[in-house]
Amino acid sequence: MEDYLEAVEMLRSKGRPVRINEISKLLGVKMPSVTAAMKRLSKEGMVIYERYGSIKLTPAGEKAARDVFRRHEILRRFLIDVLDMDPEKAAEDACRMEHAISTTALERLAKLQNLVQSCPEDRIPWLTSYRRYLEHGELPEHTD
Amino acid sequence: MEDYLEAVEMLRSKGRPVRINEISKLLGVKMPSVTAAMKRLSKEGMVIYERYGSIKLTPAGEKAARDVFRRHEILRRFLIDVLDMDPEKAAEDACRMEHAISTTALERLAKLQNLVQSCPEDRIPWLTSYRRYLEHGELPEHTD
DNA sequence: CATAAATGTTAGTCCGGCCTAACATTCTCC
DNA sequence: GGAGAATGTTAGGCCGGACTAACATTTATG
Repeated sequence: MEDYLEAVEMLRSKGRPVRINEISKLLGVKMPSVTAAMKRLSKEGMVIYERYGSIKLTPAGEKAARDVFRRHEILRRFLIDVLDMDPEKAAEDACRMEHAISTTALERLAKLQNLVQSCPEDRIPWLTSYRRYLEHGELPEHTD
Repeated sequence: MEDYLEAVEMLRSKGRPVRINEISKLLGVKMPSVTAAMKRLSKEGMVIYERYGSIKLTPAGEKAARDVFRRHEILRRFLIDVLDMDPEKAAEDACRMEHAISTTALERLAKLQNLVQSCPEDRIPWLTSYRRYLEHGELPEHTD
């Protein structure tokens, strides 16, 4: 369900029509699945949806969607900026993990992200060694 | 299913009886669910299971179980050693994320872990600032 | 050793989430 | 405006994974 909310928000924010068909394509799922999901989300007060119409988020839905999206982004940024993953793969991974990670872990990842962002690349020797390690398999020497 | 495999391996490795009841308690699930799971895993060639008997892993099952366990451990260690999470919460989180994370991300986390382990605590200033940031909310100054 | 307790199984249900097939509505364009 | 295309819905099925209730087996104990 979270994925559906996220998809709705994503289409909206991109100015694309928020319709069953679009969501279906975006999520790689058939239309009847989307219809069913919209019914559920509508019953849960997350979206406003009428047959054949286009879909809107309620305030609650928007909140939830933004939350999921934030999870997604934090994870994705971590996978890219820290673990140095391929952006596309990172997005896929984030998509799966965003439903499993706890708030605590998420907030901590976010802070790690802040830290990384707040420094110019070369001011984080640890991250640099990590990158080197990833690439060449060399663990750094202890200089002591 | 992965959780069931993991549970079997865990009980075995702790020398506890590997029985429906035990798995049920370990996973917080009722016995019939366990029976059903064992039937499936048996059909998939992962466990050897006969009615009222105790459960064993096949070689394939053992491999799979070890793999899940490794995921769990890498995630758990990351959550504890890097994100500085409460061990108990870390274990719970690991339990949920272990099914969602990709091999790529996992291997990179493992390497991060190696790096952290290979250094004495105080040789990782980044991690130290991170901890400080977590605790007091101070982003470190750039000294340049 | 017999019976009660503990453990395990079966049968049947529910729910979420996906699908296909068939049908309905809306859109587009002549 | 009407016909065909595009889009959307309904109905019905399947699967995984959980549950309860009822029954079966095994174990432990008086």
